[in-house]
Amino acid sequence: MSITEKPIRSMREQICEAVRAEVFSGEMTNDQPVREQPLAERFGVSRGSVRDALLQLSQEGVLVYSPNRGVRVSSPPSDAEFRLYAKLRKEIEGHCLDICMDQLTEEDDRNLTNLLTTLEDACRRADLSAITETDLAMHRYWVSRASRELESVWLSITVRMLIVYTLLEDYMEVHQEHAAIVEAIGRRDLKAAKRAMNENIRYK
Amino acid sequence: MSITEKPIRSMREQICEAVRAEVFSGEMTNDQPVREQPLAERFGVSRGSVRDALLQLSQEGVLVYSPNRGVRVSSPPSDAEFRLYAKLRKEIEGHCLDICMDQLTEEDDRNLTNLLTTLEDACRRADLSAITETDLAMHRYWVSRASRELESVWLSITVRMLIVYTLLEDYMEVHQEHAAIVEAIGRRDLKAAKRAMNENIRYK
DNA sequence: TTTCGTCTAATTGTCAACAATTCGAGTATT
DNA sequence: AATACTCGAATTGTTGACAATTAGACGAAA
Repeated sequence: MSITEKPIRSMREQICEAVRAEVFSGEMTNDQPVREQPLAERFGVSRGSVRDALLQLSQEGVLVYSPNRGVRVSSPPSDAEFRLYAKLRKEIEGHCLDICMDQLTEEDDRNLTNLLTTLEDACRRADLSAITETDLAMHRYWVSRASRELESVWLSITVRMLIVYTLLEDYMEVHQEHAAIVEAIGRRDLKAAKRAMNENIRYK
Repeated sequence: MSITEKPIRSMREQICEAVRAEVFSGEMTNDQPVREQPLAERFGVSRGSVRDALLQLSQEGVLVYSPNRGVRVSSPPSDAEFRLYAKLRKEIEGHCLDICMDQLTEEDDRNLTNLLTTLEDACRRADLSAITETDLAMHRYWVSRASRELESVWLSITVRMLIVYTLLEDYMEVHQEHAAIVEAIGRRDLKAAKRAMNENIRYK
């Protein structure tokens, strides 16, 4: 069921994922403060665990932290920064494909195909939140396969690109682009995979 | 006295900087666990604050976190990852020079010159810990000037390059390279500054 | 000897209470 | 009216205690 091999997720990780998803889906708007107490009540835990999660999300770039003033949702990056992030992502994901292409197993192929199916379904339903989540999970797949160290660097760059609330004109295009990547990976065609990946990570 | 305009630093920030410095100076060795209780006693605070700091350092990449097992010092990156980090740093710092070059004031020039003097002194004393710290502070200067958002991304990449314990053969070379950067910035010569910066961020 | 389970000490995870800080409403002063 | 001040509610920061988990030592059974 889960993509990674972590069967259990810590409380902090669960809160992080929930808040991240809400930021990406636009439920939490820019510069709106994120309070600890309401979140703690929502998840039925104490403020301490929520604090840990909010701190991590701040370090990740999803939230912005001010001492004694709590956290708020980050502002979207400028166009110049967005382009820089895109360039960095291409460098990182390209490197990761270099590293992991040879080590991929048939199980990896199955996992990627499953993710692709989930993505296709989300695109059909035009469910922006699910599309973003699955998109993230797919790219994360080859990054984490290549290097656990790189994963957090990659994540902190990528989430910053996702804060912008993009209205896609053609949802199925998202699926097609990822299908091309997975197909190339299935053939172990490094060059084609990189090309498809570079086309997918594009400026808005 | 302080480089940045933050007069007060939170407890967490202080602990982070202390632990970071110890990792860079080699006092904390690889894969050695970092316990919460001893650190709490050393700083005279409770475990909660230490937890916050260790969590932040984990997200930064200095430490590695395992659920229920605490944190340990990160392992140095592979050569391939090191080269990737160097490339990413060049992209980011180049972008930052683009952005901030026009906005720099005479006070910035003075601050950079002061940092350079500190660096020269550290190189003379062959104080590797101080060299690393000042080196970090200088590069951080133009990054944070350009974008507060980029700063944490840049930091998480840069600290990973500093975990390797490099023995420099010629300390004064470090000073000379930075002097060239500061000199070019003083002339507002973007091209020369970038060239000098690219030469400084090199593979070990 | 090896392997398995059990216990214990050490460590991290969670919690609720309290302290410190921030922010805004209301009030007084010029 | 505009500014400065005071106070209190809301919020974050910190602490110590307790629960849950892990790792290693020890011993019993095959």
